Amino acid sequence: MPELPEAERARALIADRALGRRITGVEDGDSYVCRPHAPGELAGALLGRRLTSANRIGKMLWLETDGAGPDLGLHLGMAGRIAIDEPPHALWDRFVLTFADGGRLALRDKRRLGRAVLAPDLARLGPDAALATRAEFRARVGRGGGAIKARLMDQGVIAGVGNLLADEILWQARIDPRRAANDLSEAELDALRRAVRAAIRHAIRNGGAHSGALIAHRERDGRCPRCGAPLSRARIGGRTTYWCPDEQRTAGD
DNA sequence: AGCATTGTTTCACA
DNA sequence: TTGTGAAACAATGC
Repeated sequence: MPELPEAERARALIADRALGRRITGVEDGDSYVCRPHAPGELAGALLGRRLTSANRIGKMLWLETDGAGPDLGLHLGMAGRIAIDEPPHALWDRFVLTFADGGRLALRDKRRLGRAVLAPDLARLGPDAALATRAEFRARVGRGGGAIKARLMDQGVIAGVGNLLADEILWQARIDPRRAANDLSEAELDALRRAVRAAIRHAIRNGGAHSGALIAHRERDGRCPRCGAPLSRARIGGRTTYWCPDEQRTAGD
């Protein structure tokens, strides 16, 4: 499920339900999810502490604790979610904090591409996709000769946009995903930024990146929700991409 | 059986 | 230097 909207929901859930509770147990035995840490390393850093804040840039979450310990970074990967005070799932709870009050916070992940890591490296992320200023967005997203869709999904450029959101955003902005990033006019980049913000807001409100209008149609009837034209499909930026060949502009204004 | 997948990283290659 | 495609990672669903 996870793109920025899902990560934001997870952050809000943690902020609402997990802060202030004392950590009395840490299950960090999944050495793939907790890589590069050895089993027990996260426990050593977290036991006895309380979570004091839940933060996010793009898809990356990090939790601060009281005392001087490192932050706890959490990433939902391809299929993860945060489960708080839910009955344990023996198979899919890949990393778990248990609290003094008997409750628990689990990184529940069917696949195992989620991550729990100490002192996450945030320096490699661009500004959060919903917070980038207009000037930042123009400068960062509008650079380079690669496809605009690949640019939008590059977490080092702006953080938070994944495959579904990228298709939805470009469809909303009526821009062809194959356009070179540096071919977009400033007006188009500004429109793109507005579409990014709108799509994220909409997805957070409506339950996730899955709630986009284009997404619902892409494999349902394969037609553009606005004009009914058959959607095009191709691999762009390494991911399957859908767009409307009639409405999404191939060339600048 | 085979293929695809809301993510990230690394590597070969142009 | 920049960009791209593929593979690896893991596990599930169609």
